[in-house]
Amino acid sequence: MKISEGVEAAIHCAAVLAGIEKGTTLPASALAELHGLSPTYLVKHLKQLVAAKLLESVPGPHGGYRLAKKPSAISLLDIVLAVEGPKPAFRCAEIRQRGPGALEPEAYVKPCGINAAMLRAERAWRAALAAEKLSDVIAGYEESADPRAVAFNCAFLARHQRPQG
Amino acid sequence: MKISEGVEAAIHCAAVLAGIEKGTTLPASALAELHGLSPTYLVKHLKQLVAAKLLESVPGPHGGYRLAKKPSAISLLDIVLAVEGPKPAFRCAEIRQRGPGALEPEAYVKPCGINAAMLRAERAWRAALAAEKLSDVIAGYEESADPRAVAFNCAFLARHQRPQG
DNA sequence: GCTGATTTACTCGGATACACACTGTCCGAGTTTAGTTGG
DNA sequence: CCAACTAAACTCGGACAGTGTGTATCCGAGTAAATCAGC
Repeated sequence: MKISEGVEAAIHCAAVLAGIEKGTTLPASALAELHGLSPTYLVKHLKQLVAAKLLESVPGPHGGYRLAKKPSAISLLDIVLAVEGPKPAFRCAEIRQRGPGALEPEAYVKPCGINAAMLRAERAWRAALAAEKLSDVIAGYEESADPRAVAFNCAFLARHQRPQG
Repeated sequence: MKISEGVEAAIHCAAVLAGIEKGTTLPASALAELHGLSPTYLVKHLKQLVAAKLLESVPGPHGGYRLAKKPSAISLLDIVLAVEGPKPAFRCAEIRQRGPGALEPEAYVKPCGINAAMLRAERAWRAALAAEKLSDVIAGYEESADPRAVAFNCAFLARHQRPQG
């Protein structure tokens, strides 16, 4: 079981986009350069965030990406689900219906207890992720990160953000 | 993100092994047949459970597997970790250290806030899994499963379990 | 100087390799019981 | 009748393909601002 690296990249990008001025956008190339990621691959994840209505994209020159909501209205769960998809990590293969003692499918109306237990645990995970807001992540970053890194990021944003209706 | 099917197989096998009589074992071939799984592949997962000290194996003829602990002392987390490995699902790639604004590695003594948030959520997931005991799963099965399936499983166990010191 | 065509810079969507983990099979080795053989 | 030997059943451990998912790149298409040409 492994969460894809795209999730980490998406969260970082969302946090950065929270820092640009209102009414401006940041092109994907700037996000990729800032994080040292592949520009073409990062775009795939950004598009997933746009499809989930967490980001907005502006096409054309001086276009780019910006947040579609306030950072306090975006949770890490929103980002994880946008990138990983909505399906739960535990997918019951219904092996209880496979052996020589299998009954007709109509006999299995009650959900598999193992599946139910695993999904309960997964709901706890999602609830914890939903409680982690993007605004909290940013607040934690600003108070614990190296001042030089913060200054560099601010200067980088000021250099690359573009005004946009 | 996807949990391997081996986890589901391992939990089913552990639940079945909880049903054999004390002092007996069940060969892997019987477990595979009962669940309609590949015998050779199932052994891989059973060995992982043995390595985690959740099961015990007895070699030789009339050998097989049995639980190493009481069902109430085995949690679903134990089984998941035995099969999937102990590493967390979210593995921080430290992309904060990769861009043009990266500092020397010594500047990143404080953990990445994003990583910390993801690991907090994962701890919630593990805590929920640790609360789900194998004995609870079995109790839920016995009360909600079709009586015909229960009867078949009991007969199957009585037919295949082998006495063993 | 103003309007319209062209260029440019960016997003969008799909097609295409590549790497790695999960799935599944096979073989040889080790261990213990059951059955067989020889005295 | 008893002891040693052989055969059988099972686990153990590693080596080996097949498959699917995540990673990464590239190309063509669409969009809108900026630039340039022509009147």
